[in-house]
Amino acid sequence: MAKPNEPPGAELGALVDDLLQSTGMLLRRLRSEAAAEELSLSQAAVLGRLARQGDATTADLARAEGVKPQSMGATLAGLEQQGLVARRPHPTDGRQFLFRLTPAGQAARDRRRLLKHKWLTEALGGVTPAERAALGSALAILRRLSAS
Amino acid sequence: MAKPNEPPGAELGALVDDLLQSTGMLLRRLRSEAAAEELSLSQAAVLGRLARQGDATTADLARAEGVKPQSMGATLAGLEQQGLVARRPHPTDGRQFLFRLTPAGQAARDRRRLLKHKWLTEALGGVTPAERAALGSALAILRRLSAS
DNA sequence: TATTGTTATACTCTATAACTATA
DNA sequence: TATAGTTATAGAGTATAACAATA
Repeated sequence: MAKPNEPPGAELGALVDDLLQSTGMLLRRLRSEAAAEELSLSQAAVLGRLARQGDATTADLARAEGVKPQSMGATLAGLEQQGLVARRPHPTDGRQFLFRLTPAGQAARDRRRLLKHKWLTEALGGVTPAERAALGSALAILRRLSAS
Repeated sequence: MAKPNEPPGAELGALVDDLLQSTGMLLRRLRSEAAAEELSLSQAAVLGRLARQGDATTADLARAEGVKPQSMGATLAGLEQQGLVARRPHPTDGRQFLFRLTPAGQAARDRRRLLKHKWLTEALGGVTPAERAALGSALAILRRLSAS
């Protein structure tokens, strides 16, 4: 199947390319939808993480999202200015802050989740269990790639 | 399995979230590697497309990559300035230009492909046929999502 | 009128580097 | 010294809007 002049694994490389290109398009689409809403994509990700995993510091959130602490600091500053998260001093370490969802932040997240659910069920209503399992496997492979 | 207060499909939503987050990390990783190279990520994508599909106009490439013609124009301007692509007037439509890979562009793409292959085989050397199929299924689902 | 492409401008997201405060 | 966080700056990538040239 592989052509003589192509390196081996070219087929897999093309698949990864396509995967990245599709995800890029999806991210842009979600971003432009987010622009019409009250939350940016990175803000929504942070709200979701705080909701699922509880209070956290800047460094915690940066690690979890795979960005630099300075980048997470900028995202958190935006959320804080909108009143969607609030900080309190860390009980034992004076350098750190613990961020939590405010009621307004929880409400914003709920609204966002409702929209997302509507969109997901429209687009992925017919996802079979086999396809769902495939998504899980693909996720594992992508994690291997981004960790390598 | 679904908690009472969660909308149905929340599990699938979380999976898609994770997939986007992992791919986002992978894209950032590739971007920072690209920063050390001669090509940006969007430039590499365009070179690859020209190599695989032959000469194309700005509008063609914008459609194929899922971006606005103005954005593709910016990417092409960068490639042209580096001498990696060249334009010629469209034979019948005076408004359009056809872009093609220059020898330097082809060489840059070849170098990039070699690096990518090395990385892919290191990271994905042990990908099984089943995992490869899973990636294909995930791609199909992502395409459904970004087209919806 | 519609389409191709360009220019000007702005936004999101992230990065690097230099700094302050605390451990 | 090392770590948490902030500030300043820059870069990639894309978007919208207004425009010129051509169809």
